[in-house]
Amino acid sequence: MATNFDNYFKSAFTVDNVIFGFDEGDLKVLLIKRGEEPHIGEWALPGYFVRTDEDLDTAAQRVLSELTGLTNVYLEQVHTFGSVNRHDFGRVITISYFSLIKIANYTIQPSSIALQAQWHTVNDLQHLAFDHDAILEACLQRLKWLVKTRPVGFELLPPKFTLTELQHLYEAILRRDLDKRNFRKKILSMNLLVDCAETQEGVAHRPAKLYKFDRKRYNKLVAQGFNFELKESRLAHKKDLPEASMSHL
Amino acid sequence: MATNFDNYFKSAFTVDNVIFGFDEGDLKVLLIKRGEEPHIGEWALPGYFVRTDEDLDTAAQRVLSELTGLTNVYLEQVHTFGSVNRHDFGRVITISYFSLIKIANYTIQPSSIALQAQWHTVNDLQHLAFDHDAILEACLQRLKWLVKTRPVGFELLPPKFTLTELQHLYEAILRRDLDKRNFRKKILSMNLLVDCAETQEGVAHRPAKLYKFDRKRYNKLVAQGFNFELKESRLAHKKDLPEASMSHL
DNA sequence: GCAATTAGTGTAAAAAATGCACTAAGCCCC
DNA sequence: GGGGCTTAGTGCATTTTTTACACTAATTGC
Repeated sequence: MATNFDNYFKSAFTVDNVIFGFDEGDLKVLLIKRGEEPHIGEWALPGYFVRTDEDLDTAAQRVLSELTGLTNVYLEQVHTFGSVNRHDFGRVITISYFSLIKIANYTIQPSSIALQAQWHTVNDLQHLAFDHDAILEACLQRLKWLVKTRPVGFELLPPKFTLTELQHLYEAILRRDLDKRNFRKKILSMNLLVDCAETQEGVAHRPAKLYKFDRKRYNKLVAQGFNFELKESRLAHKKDLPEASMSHL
Repeated sequence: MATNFDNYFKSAFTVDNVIFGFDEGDLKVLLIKRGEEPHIGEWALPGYFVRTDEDLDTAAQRVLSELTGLTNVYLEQVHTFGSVNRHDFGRVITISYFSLIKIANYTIQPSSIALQAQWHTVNDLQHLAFDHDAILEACLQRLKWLVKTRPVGFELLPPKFTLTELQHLYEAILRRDLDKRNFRKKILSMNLLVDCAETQEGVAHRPAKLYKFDRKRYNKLVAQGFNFELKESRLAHKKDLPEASMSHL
C-alpha cells in the first residue's frame, strides 16, 4: 500500500491482548512464553503486528482467534503504549486490548504461538516481558471499572452458573470480599438472571440453583440507557480499603 | 533511527488533541481550519505527526503548546483510531488526547497552525474533517466520566470562581440541569474549596462569593485513595434522562 | 426607593446501603 | 440410617445518601 507520507514519520504497530478468563475462583490471564529474542523465555501478552491493510480491532480479533479459536467475544481497546524505548529492536507502538472469554470454550490451537500459551492466575504473576506489566495493570483497572458499570460477568462464566460463582468472580475482579445477602439482593434486583430450574450436581453439599444471563433483556436495557452502576461500596461487606471508608463523598 | 522491522508493518501515526475550554457558560473546543488537502477548508482537531524519537504524551504536549503556549495542563490519552481508510492519503493511525485549559490563559501563538485556530461551542458544531467527529465524541464521553470521578473543574475555570460558575460548568459537561442547593451541599462537603473572602465585582445583582480550589488538599486526598465519585443522579434536579430514572440499580 | 436580578440557605421524605445469624439441603462416612 | 460436614439460601433494622422544594438577602440601575 502506497502512502504520501515520508518514512520519517512511520512506526511499527502491534496489538497486545490481555485475555481474561475465570477458573477455580481465580481471575486468569493467557500468556505466551517467548521463544525468541528479545526477552526470550519470559512470559508476555499475546500480540502481533497490525497489517497495514487491517483495522486495529480486526487485528486484535485475529490475535485472539489464532490463539484461542474463539470469535465473537467481548473485546475492548484500552490504551496505547508508545514509549520510544519500550521495544529493544526499534520503535514499536502497541495498542492494548482486553477480552473476556469462557475458559471452558477455549481449545488450544495448532498455531506455533498457541502451543506456548498458558493460563496464569493474575494474583501471582512474575514480571512480564517488555512493558507488559503496565499493560496488564491498565487492563485490570479497566475491567474493574467495567464490572462496576455493566454486568459483564457472564462473558467469563459458563452459560449456567450459581450465584456463589458469580460472587466469587466479582470478588476476584474487585479484590474484596462481598456480603452474600447484599450481593444477591443487588444482582437479582437487576432482573437479568433467569432461574434455570436446575441445580448443581456432584457437589458434596447442598446444591445451588443454576442461573443464566438473559442477554436479550440485557441488550434491551442497555439500548434504553440503563445504567448498571455497582459502586464498589454498594456490595461491600467490610470497609477494608481506605477508599471505601471515605466513599460517602 | 534504525529498526529491524520490515516496512510492511509500518504506518504513519499522529496525535489529535481535543482541547477543551469553558467560557460564557459553554463548553468549547479549539479547532483548526484546514489550509490544505485533504478536507481543505473544513474544521479539524489540532494534531500532528509524532516524531519517531518522541513519546506519545510528549507529542500531544507539543501540539498543545505550539497552539496555545500552555504547558503543565491536564492532558490524558483517550483512544486510538486506526481504520484503514480514515485518512485519504494513506494509512494514518491517530492517538487521541484531550486537555483542559483555562481560556483566559490562552494566547494565540505565532505558528502558522495557530493562526487558523478558533474556539467553537461544543453544542453547535458542524461536521469535522476526517473521523474527528468520532474522536470528539469519545473525548466528550471521557470528560463526562472524569468530571463525575474527580473534581477537575478547576482546570477549566479561572483561579477564583463562584459556585454558580462551577455549577454551570458541570451542567455544560453533563448536559443536564442540577439543583442549586444539592450541588452546593455536595461540592462543599468535599472540603476542597477555599473561601477567598472576596466577592464578585461589577455585576448588577447580589455579588457572589469567590472560591478557589485547594490543589494541595486535592493532591493529598487523591494520594490517600479518596474517591470523588459524583454520580450523575446525585446532582440531578429533575429526572430528565431515561437512565436517571433507573439509577437505583 | 423600588424593580430586577442572582446569591444563598434547611428540612423532610424516600431510596439505597449496610451489617448481621440462622435454617435448609445434600453428601459422606461410620 | 444417623450424624457431621459443607455450602445454599434467606429478612430485617439501622444508617447513610439522595432527592425535592421556596423563600430571604444583597446589590445595581432606574
